[in-house]
Amino acid sequence: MLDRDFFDRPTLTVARDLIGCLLVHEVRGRARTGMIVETEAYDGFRDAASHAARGRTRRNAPMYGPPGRAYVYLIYGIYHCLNLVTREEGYPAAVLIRAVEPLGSLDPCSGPGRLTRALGIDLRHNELDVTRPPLYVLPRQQPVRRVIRTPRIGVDYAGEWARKRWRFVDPASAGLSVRPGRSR
DNA sequence: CTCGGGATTGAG
DNA sequence: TCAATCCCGAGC
Repeated sequence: MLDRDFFDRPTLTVARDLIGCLLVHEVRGRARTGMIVETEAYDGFRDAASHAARGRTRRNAPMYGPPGRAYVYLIYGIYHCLNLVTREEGYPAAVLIRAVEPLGSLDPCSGPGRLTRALGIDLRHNELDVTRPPLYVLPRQQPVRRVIRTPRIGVDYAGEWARKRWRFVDPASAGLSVRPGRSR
């Protein structure tokens, strides 16, 4: 499975390299698995789209923590978003997992809120080490098909930062949250 | 303490 | 187009 060194690299590199990898959550001895097909990078102190843009708070503290841990937060009171923390401790950065293609018996899911629901991920997983069970990532089993970059979704408020192409998708996947070509 | 908004989703 | 639903950050 992917180790700490994988996540201790530039955030855009990690976000790209995660496409095609398998996200696994073991629940009661059963693996819930999805192939990652869409990610977004949130990187550094100045990224206005990042929760870290206004400094460290209790919520975003995991982004400042060591690489290879989960940053999970509740959005709109309903959904959970899963991020995988990158870069060294003290530097706020993470990759949002936006969509996976379900493998095995995993319920259909597309989008950051639906994949966490299908995988059974919630606030209890915040700050969890994702380099070992029950929550971890497996390297690609097959060569990556293709990866394209687009602006990030839902961050129009972030000015110039919203226009950066920090979203990575496998355009061949049927499971994307937003089809390529749309950026708003 | 109150208050308002959000890295979303699904219904109409 | 809009509401669900609640944590969290800002401000008093």
